[in-house]
Amino acid sequence: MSTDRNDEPSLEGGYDPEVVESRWQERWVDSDVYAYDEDEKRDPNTVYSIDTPPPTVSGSLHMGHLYGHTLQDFAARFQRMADGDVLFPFGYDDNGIASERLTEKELDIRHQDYERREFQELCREVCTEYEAEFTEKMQGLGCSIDWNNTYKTIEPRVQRISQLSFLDLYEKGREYRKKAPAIWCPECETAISQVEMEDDERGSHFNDIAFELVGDDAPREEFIISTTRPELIPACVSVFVHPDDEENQDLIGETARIPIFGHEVPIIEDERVDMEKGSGVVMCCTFGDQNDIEWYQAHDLPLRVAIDESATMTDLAGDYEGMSTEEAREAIVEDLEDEGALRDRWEITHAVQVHERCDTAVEYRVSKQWYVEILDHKEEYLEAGREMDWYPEKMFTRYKHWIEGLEWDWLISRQRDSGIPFPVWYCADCDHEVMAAREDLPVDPLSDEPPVDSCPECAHDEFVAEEDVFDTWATSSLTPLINAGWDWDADSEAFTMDNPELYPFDLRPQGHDIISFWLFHTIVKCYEHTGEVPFDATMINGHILDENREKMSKSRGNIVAPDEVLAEYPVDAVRFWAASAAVGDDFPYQEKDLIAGEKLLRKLWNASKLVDTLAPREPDEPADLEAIDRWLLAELDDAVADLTAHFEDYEFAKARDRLRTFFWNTFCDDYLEIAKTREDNPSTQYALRTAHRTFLELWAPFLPHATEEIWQAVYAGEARRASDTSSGEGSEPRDSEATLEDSSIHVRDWPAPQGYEADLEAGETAMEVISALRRYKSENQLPLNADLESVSVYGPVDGFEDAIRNVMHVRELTLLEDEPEISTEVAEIDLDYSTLGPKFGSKVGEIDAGIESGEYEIDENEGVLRVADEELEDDLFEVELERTYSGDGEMIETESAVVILD
RNA sequence: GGGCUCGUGGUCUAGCUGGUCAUGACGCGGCCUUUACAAGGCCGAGGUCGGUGGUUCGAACCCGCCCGAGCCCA
Repeated sequence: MSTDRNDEPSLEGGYDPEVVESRWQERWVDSDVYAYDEDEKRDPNTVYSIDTPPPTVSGSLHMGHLYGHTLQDFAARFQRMADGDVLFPFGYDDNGIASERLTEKELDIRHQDYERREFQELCREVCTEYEAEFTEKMQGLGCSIDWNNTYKTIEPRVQRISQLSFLDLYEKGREYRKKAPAIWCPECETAISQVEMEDDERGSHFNDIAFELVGDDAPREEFIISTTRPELIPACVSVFVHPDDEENQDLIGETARIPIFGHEVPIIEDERVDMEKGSGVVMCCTFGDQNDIEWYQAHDLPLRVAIDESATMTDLAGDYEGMSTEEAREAIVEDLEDEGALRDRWEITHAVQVHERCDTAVEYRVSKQWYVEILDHKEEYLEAGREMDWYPEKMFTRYKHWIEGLEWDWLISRQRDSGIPFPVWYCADCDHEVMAAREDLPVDPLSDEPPVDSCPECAHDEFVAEEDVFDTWATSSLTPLINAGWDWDADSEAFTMDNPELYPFDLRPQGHDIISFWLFHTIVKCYEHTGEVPFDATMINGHILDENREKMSKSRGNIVAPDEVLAEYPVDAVRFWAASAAVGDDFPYQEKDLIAGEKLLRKLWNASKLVDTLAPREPDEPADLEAIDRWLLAELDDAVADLTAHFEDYEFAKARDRLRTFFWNTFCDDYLEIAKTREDNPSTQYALRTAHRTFLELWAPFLPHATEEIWQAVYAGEARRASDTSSGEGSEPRDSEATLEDSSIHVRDWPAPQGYEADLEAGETAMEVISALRRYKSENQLPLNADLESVSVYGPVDGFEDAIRNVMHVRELTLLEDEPEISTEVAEIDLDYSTLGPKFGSKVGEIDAGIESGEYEIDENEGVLRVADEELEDDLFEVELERTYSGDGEMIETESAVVILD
């Protein structure tokens, strides 16, 4: 049956990634190969734990997810092999505005039209669908995630942790509720934080509006203000002039009358006025922008609210009440024109701050919100950042600059439906804050009762439930605590962790765009709760750009979907590509770059087949290894040591290149060709198998599917096939799943150098000689297996004579004791500038010139070079000789040998 | 507008605690069927290391300015 081949790993035929990859992805998940076994007592020093930021449920998997998770997986797979226990969890961030907007879009509804519970239910349904699809795609990436260890930020356990966090910070005095101007999205009808805003270039108009001065002794009748937002004039509370603005000095201290509305406001001086913009005179409205907020606070101005929470004009706007801001803008401009107050109007484009989730221009509104105090602990958070290892190190600067530039505390309350509620009630009489009891969490104040019957402050017995929910980041900043099972133990009255060995986490991976808020907020929360920095190290990945090095975005239409890539190329090839960039650097996606990975998979497959024909699978170790075989294993030792260091430092690109070069050039091109001529040799058989097993292990973090297939087909499969004697039918379910947890290559020990010693110089020289002979054949258009009559070699190749002779088909190989008969003349003199420079300084130029013009003398007896009135010791220069072979045959020179062909 | 980062053959990159033929891959041209792989092997062409000024005996590497790109923040 054809299913036989598809079901069982084998080296038959060519490498078929489609069959192989889906086979192992399924089996890894089914047999819990990557499960973190939390029952046993774990040693915190060897457990490797990753806290990965849960993807926001707002759409499908993109290249950033693919790249980020692949990098994390390199680390996870290496650590699992090198150190044993790894927790690589996964979560979904589905409690915020992002998933609400997704639900509204998906179902074509508005949250305002539903009861809160009802809308929440719809959110859960939509998110669940998206999550299932996302999970499937994630598993298609071959990441070694423990799918038993997943969470959603909206689930009750996380709600409890989130509310516990709120109570803990409140008790520590690090949270407060305050009425103050906040950034507001009129579309989502909620306060949002700074990080949720982005700039957008929009078309608009500048309007020059005339304001009259009040009073008989006013210095002039009117002045002009330029504004893009005439609908805000009913909210105007003052006018500002720069103290250095000579033209408008006369206005300071006067009173202005607002056109149409007629209310009067003071004219004040302030340095924050931008004199270059418009007329240099500016109105302050509550609120048009952040500057208005500063003025409002600094000058203790009154509050005039002309725009409500849905961007509709209030009664303060008089005739314009009930209009949207856009309608009011046009209407007011028209009326200003009728009144003769509109002096000019012209089109402009300018940057408008919009809510990143819905692209609606934000407003600023005064409202009562909850804040986490962070400004007073800036130094501590900086210190926490310094304590972590940053990969790459340079990314710490971003974190540092972000903290140094902080100006606002963290606003954590949102006026939304779907989210985790604040566990708070307020006394209906005195507004005293009543917190939920820890043991009752999670609670929803809208349906649950407060833990007291009457207000502890004023004894009033009615309470108002807090309707707000937490900012998404207030929860997603708790992922280390969620992953470690943080909770409050009522008996011991202390916080506990189910898996304390995980905390602090070894690694926190993320893109460089979220250092300033997600990583920062996570450090803030965890540090305040536990007093510890939550991560030992953080790895910052770059962004995938399009083939023109430009950011992928929907509006540019240059998005590449992982689905399309994976339909064409093996996952392992995609992973190999993902390993090509230095961690932290942005790099472009170019389809052709995946070909290198495909080629490597094919090479690994074919080399494995060859090894399988050359040597028995379990050869005995011979008492003595021959030089060529010992040389390979000694080189392998070096490679293992280098690779281990690279992986430990998250230098995946270096590891990838080192391994590829050694595997392809040294093992396949050099050693395998030699091994073909030595297949019955026990020493070679042993070296071949040792190297092959090690290569599979070393490649495993990068190419998990291909290495698993080969490993299972060649090494792990032996026992299984032996026990499976009952029938030859492939359709029968085998017990391979049951043992995969033990037999998988991914749970093997990472290779360690075995201490082989060999004459590396001789091996290197022998390879040079072989490659020189290959080149000779190639240049003379000879087949590579053509016989060479007689070859003489001068150079250190002891022990490798047979290798050279056999692989290059040399009939007679002679090792020369002495350098062959050659006539020499000086071709060039190489100077050792690194010692010459410091010693002779500016004299180096003269020395160079002397050599160039031939005005020098080499004293062979003294071993010195005399040039430019200086005497250079023999360690400072090297004489390159032009050799001419005067004997019979052709001479080829390599780095450290001379080869003569007769 | 400010900060951080990046700019190396046609493309993607290594090198960047300064030291003299700048690494490899992909692509391109030529040659060759070694006991796996021709989607392989060998050889070759192709670079004023973004530009410019400076420090130095010497700069891809250090410093200044400029240009382009990305991210973050105004």
